[in-house]
Amino acid sequence: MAEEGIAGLRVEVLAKRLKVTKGSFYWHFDDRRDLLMAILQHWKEGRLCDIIKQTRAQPGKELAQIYHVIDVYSASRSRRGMMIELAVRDWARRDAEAAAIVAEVDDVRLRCARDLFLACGVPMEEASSRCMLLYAYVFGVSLMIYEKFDSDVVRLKRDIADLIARSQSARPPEAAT
Amino acid sequence: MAEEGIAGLRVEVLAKRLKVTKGSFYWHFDDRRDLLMAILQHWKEGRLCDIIKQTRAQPGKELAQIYHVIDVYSASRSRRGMMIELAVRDWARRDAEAAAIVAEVDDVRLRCARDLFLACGVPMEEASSRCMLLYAYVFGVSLMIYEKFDSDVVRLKRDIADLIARSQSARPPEAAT
DNA sequence: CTTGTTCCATACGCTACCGTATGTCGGGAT
DNA sequence: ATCCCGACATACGGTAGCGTATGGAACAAG
Repeated sequence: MAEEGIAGLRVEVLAKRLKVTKGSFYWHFDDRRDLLMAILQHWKEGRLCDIIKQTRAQPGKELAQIYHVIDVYSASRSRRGMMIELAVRDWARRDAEAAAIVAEVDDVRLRCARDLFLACGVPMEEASSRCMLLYAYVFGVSLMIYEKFDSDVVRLKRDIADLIARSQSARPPEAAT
Repeated sequence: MAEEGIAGLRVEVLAKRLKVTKGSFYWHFDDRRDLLMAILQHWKEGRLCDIIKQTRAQPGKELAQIYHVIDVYSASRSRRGMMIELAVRDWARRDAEAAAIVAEVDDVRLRCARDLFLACGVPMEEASSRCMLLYAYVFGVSLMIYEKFDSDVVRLKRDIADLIARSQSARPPEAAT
């Protein structure tokens, strides 16, 4: 899944790797799609669990928790998890059922992250904007290849986290033309 | 490409759709990979062209141009282009040559966008952070499914554009714990 | 009129899959 | 001892796709 995406989940390949046979596979699953749906459901549950864990903050430490969320997702250490995340989202672009699951997960994620901003005293609409920016950023950055661009990636990521979490929003002075 | 990603580019299917035969295909291309590489090259050239077009601003109008870039990418009107972009990036996750092309395109894009920020008087490092945030955001948001989350998507996107382009960065008051 | 080149069509072999049909084997229930 | 059923394994048919081999029409050169 992480390495080849959903396309790499072949019945016969999986069976061979797991030292069972196709007969056994088709005993446990109706067909390939049945397996994929089970994986999807399992992924969803894992994500929902993770979300509440990552966004639960001690009162007063909500801002730190926001930084933690940004860090966890953009960290190279959870690369495998992000690969799976991207594989699922790629799948969701073409499959309605996968899209529905991703929509659910996104919704919960955004609400939980928004609650963190709200707890920091950020107004509702700004909290919505910031948490959307947060997740779009973490997913988007994992799609980019930017080694050549900036030598000090640590500073870059820290500054971006600041922009997402703490920059002073500026709207009053009228929009761009 | 847009609909099924690189996996949808099958030799026989393409030949049929284009009213030619496999024989003709293999006359013009060595093999399937040769076609894919040609597509990749073509994509790269198209992107590089587009980048300089989108980031060329009249002096004094750089900020407006930044908003324009954000708008162009996150607009639903260029959905097809974004689908292709995502397909290429998905490909790049598994293929070194595709990754190299994406790296080139990313590098040019980031530098061009950074120049816009620099022209607005933003300091170098902050400009780097903001343009990286910009592109990560536009790619990331196209992966998300957020209909249920916020009713006023127009305001949401406008506010996010403001955060990326004009928010006052805040670092002095010490980082989060 | 032959010969060669370009450009394309047809036909083939091969592999990787999917899903199904059928065989088999161990352990309760009777 | 027999029967049945759960939990596999094996074998098969069928499709989609890649790449190759070969055939052939059009056209130009000599």
